[in-house]
Amino acid sequence: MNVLTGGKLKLVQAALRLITESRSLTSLGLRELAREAGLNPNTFYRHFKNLDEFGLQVLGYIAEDMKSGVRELRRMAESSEQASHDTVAFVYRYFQSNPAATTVAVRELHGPSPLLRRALEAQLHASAREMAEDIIERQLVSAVPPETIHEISRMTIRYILFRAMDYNEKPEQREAIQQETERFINRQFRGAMLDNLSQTEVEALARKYV
Amino acid sequence: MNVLTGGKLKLVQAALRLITESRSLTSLGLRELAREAGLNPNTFYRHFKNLDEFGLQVLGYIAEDMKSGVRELRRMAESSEQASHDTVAFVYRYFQSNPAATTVAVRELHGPSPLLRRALEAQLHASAREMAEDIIERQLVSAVPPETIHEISRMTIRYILFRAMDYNEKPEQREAIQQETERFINRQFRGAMLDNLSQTEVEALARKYV
DNA sequence: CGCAGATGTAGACAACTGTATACTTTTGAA
DNA sequence: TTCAAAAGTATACAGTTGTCTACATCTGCG
Repeated sequence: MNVLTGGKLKLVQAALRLITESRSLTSLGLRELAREAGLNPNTFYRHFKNLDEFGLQVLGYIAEDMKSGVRELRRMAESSEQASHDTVAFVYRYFQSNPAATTVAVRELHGPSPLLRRALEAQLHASAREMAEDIIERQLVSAVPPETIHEISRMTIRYILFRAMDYNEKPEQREAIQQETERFINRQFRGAMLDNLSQTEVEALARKYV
Repeated sequence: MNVLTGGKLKLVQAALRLITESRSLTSLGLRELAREAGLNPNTFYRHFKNLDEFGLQVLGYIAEDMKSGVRELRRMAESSEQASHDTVAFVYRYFQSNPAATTVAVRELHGPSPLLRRALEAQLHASAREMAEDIIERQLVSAVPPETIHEISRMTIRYILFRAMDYNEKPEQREAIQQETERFINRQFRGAMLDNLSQTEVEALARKYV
């Protein structure tokens, strides 16, 4: 079990608090952390060897409930259209209720620490795989080959993460961002159905539907 | 004219150098900067009021040649397929030859400084608008309404930026990333052609093409 | 030339950082 | 109840940072 307690927990939560107020995980200082946690700076060393190890623990802490969140997705939606609508709504709601996790993910995915980057990337890929397998199992978009579904899932996860910060910080745009993301997903899957068509075939099809 | 000279230029270039070696613009220190530039720390104050103003100047410096780069795109590609292939290749090549600019953009777009965030966002939107207008003018995808083209352009710019860091840092994946991005764009536009179709109509279409 | 404004330098300041050593308190099992 | 391990604290050190004031040099214009 990976459950944190006492000072360890206090430090991790202090980090999440600081990050939410617009800091970056990698830029947090040891003393700053201890101060926010109401602990002596040296207590940090009782729990973590250095700041890198601390960062990983924070990531683990975040990954924990992120996973349980993603799992809930399994119990939703029937048709492909429904699926994209409900899933998008759910994912954004999740990001909204975990602003610190969101900020950490967005900032550190391209941040300066290779260690954290790798960890986050793996995490995102896992989520994408889960999403893809779910779509395949339920046969939500049977006209698209599995490998393509996986690819689109990865793209979608990336895109949503990208938009999640705007979603959190600009409440008046939430509706718009959500709908925009739905269009993104639907276009990807619908477009993928035409992957095998040549440019001229597509143009012919276009003339039929304008 | 916004041309930088002397110490001002030295400091900006020092920043770009430091950023390329995996730092973030917001995290650069005044003394660190001066040291890298081979100048006395206090010289900084001769040119900039504070680090925020400095950040903006760096952004401006970057935006300069980013714009001239985007403008070159106008002189390329004929068909929509060609367009996506050549454009994607060009854009990635640009990011590759400007690693510092890329890193700054990716890191600060969601970074802790609201000022830089806004500036970068405006920059990206301008690029997206230019891309969209280009597509519309050349009638590369006539079957899709202008507003949708604008939206897809914004999404594409975001996505490419997101992938640009991986592209720069993982040479062995460049081919793959480039092709993946092309698929991304083609699917978006092809999918958009079907925006008006209902779910059942799409399913009917799907049965014809599997 | 002379001299003013721009540019760069020197030294000092308090505040902060990560880390080390040594000490105290809390905790939980024997 | 005892006592060792875990958790937390106090103090200190050297190094770094942003900023201030005062002084030096360079540059171009009259």
